Amino acid sequence: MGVQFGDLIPKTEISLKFLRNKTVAIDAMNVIYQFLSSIRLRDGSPLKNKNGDITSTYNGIFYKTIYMLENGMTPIWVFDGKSHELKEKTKEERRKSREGALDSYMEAKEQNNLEEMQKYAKRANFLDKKTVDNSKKLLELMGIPYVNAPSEGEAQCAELVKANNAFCVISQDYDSILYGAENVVKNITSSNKDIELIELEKTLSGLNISRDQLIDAAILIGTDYNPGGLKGFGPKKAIDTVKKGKMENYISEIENYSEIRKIFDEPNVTTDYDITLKTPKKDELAEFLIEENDFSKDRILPNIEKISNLLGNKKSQKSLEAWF
DNA sequence: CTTGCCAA
DNA sequence: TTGGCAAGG
Repeated sequence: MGVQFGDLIPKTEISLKFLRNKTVAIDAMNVIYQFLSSIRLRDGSPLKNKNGDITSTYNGIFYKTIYMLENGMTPIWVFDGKSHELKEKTKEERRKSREGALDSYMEAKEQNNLEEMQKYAKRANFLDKKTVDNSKKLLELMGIPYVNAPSEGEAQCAELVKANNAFCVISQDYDSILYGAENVVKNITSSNKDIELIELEKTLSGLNISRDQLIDAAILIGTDYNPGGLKGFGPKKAIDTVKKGKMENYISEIENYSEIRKIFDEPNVTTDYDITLKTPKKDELAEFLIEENDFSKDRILPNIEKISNLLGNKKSQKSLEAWF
């Protein structure tokens, strides 16, 4: 979900070309859930292998990575670790909403209502550990780097940007700017030509507040750690309040305020990661996708060659840069 | 989500 | 070229 800042955050429309030759940190779980909900057959069912395991996730990771490489980007996929205990309420809400969607799906199925089935199937996404582990394995076989965040993926993505190891975070949520990421990019898709760039500096100067105040405003509106925020506060009132220096008046009303602040001020991240591109393991990659997960050989093999060539070029580019 | 195909 | 639609496992 993320903080609901509404239209108050200034956005710049950029083109795909703008991201050429840039490294991007992808909030993996965020994107994987999107794959899970949107990569489906006409009847709303996800892609599956012979064993019945869902493979929409692998399809999305494979083709999206190739798409990004072809457009000159170098992706780093960042996976969530253990979430903070204050996030339990949010996680519970999401679980309930998925279960509700599943019930509605079953009901629609009984009534043979295809439209309703599609609608609710998209919302009933359950991601298991095996799928996440296999997603990492897939990236490894492709030679694409990934990072295991100790806690929040978005915080770890922000760390990569702050450390100049990536230009921006890719996520549907803006929350990474709260963790200090200078740039967040939304909506990289092949159909959507307009991509949104959100810049921390521009956001702060546009609203005329500090990052400190932005975090306070977010807490008033509601974060994953205090869902719903303080009653009566939307983006407008929250920004107004911090701007006028009236945050002090509300701190006592916010449960766990200092603990929540700490999550954003001193995010739990690691600086120990390997983000170098590796040579793809072509045979194992083919084995994983074609043999284990029933992807079509005719589609996969040419794409494996493509990855191999694209990464080969990138690596020689990088070593050339290092030489000079 | 992505690609591929086909029609305007 | 562009846009809409079907298919992918």
